[in-house]
Amino acid sequence: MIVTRFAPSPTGYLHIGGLRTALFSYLWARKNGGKFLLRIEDTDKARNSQEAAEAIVKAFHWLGLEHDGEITYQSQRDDIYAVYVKQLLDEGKAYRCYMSREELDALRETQMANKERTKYDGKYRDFEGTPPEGVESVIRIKAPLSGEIIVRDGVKGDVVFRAEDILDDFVIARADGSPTYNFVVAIDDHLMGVNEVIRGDDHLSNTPKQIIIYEALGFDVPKFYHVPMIHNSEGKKLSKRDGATDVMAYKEMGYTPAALLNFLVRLGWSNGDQEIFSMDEMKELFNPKNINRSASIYNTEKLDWLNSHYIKNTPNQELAKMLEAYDITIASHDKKEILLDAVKERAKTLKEMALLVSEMINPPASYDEKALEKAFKGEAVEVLNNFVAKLSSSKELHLPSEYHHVMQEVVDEMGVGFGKIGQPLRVALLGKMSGPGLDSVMAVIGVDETIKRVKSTLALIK
RNA sequence: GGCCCCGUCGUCUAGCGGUCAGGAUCCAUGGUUUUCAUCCAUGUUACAGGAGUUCAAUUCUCCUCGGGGUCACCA
Repeated sequence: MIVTRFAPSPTGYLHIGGLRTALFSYLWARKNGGKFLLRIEDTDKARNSQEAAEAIVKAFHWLGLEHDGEITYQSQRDDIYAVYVKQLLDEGKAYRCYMSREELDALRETQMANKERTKYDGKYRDFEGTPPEGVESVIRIKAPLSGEIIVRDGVKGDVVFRAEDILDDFVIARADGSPTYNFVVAIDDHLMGVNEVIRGDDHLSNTPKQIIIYEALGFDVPKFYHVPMIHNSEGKKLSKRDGATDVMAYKEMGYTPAALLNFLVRLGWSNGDQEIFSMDEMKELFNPKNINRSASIYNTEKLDWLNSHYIKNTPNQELAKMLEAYDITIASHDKKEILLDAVKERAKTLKEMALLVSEMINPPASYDEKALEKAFKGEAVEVLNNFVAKLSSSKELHLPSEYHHVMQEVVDEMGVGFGKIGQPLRVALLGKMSGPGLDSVMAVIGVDETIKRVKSTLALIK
C-alpha cells in the first residue's frame, strides 16, 4: 500500500506551495487506495503547534482534502526519538561530541579563511579520553567519509552525491537532548509507514543525510519525489513576503476550492493538453511521473480564468450556498434562478458575484455622475415616464422576456432605438452604465421596485 | 564559494531524432450582446548560446551562459 504524508512545520497557515505538495501526495495516495497522513513538525517549541495544526486542518477541510488517521505531532514524540539516539550510541554508530560552540565557530572560520568547505572535523569521532569540563555534549552520527549516496528520485532521476563533498558527522541530538530535523524525519516516516515522499525540491540536498539515518537504523528508504519550487515573479522561492500565499486568503478573495485545486495541480504537473480536472479526474489521472522538472512562476491569471469557469459551471443551488460566506442570503429568494443566471457569467470570483447580486437586489447607494449625464440626454425622461406608465398598467410580470416586451413596446411606440431606453433605465436601476441584463434585473426585483427606482432617479434629475 | 537541480511563446505547459514546434492563459482585432461581461472567430509571440554524434536535432553528449536550491546544536 502506498502511504504518503504532508509534514509542514508550523508557520501559522497553509501556504500555496505547501498545499501543492500536499495535493500531490493526497492524490497519489487516493489514486492507489493508499493513505495520506499528516504530521506536524513542531519541534520548535516556541510556536503554538495546536493553532498551526488547526489552521492547516481548516484549510484542508475547506478544500475537501481529508487526511487519514490521527495527526502526528513531533513535539509529543521525544521519548521515541530518544530510544533511537540511544540505539545508535550503543551500536557505536553515533557518539558524543564535546566541542564547544566557540571551538566550532573557530573551526569554521579557519576553514572559510582557507576557502575550504565548512564542516565538523570529527575530533570526537573516536574519542576515548576524559571529556572536557563544562561542555554539554551533542550527539553526532558517524557519517561515511567517502563513497556515494544516490538519491533515486522519481522526478529528477538518480542524483549522485559524494560523501566527501557534502557530509560530515552532523548533529542528531542537541546539547539539551532534543533531536534534529533530519534525524526525526527519517524516524517518523519509517514509523508512520510512509513509503512515498513527495516534497519540495528544496529538500533534495537534505535527502542524503536522511538516507544515512535510514541506513544506520536499518530502515527501508522510501521512494522520493522532489517537486520543483514555485517561484515568485522575481524568480525566487515563493515566500510570505510575496503576499497572497495563505490558502485561506483565496477563500476570502472568492475563489472556489475546485478552481484553486485545478490551478495548483497544473503547476508543475500535466496530463497532455488537459486543463480542466475535476477532483475525480485528478484522483484518477495524477501520477508523479508526469511532474515537471523545472520550477514554475506563480502567476494567478490562469486561476482567475479557472475560477470563472467553475462559477459558470456550478449549479445555482450550490452557488447560493457558497455565497453565504460572502454575506449573500438568497436561498429562499423566489427569483434566485434568474438572479444567479444573470450574474454567474460575469463574475470572476464569488466575491464579485456577491457584489453583483447585492447591486441588483438593493437600490443604488449612489449614482455615477458621468453615467447620469450621459444617459439622461434627449428624450430619456420621457422614455422612462412612458415606461413607468406602461409598467403600472400592465398585469403581473414574471419573466425577463415579459419585461423585455414592455421595453420594446415603449421604444416602438416612440419610434426610437432600443438604446434610448437601455441607458437611462440601467442607470436608474443600478446607478451605473454596466451590469447584468435589464430584463433580468427587473424580473428579480419586480414591478414595484422597478418603478420605485425609476421614480427616485427621475426625481433626482429634476 | 562547494555541492545539487533546472533552462520550449510574457505565464502554465505538450513534445520523448524527422512536427507548418501543439494546447491553455494573457494580449490584440473582429463578430454576437441595449451596456459591461460571457461566448465565438482570427492573430502576434518560444526551443538560452556554442560545439559535437547523426542522413536528420527542441529531443542524445559536452562546454559556456543564465536562473534556482542548499550548505546550522532551523525546520
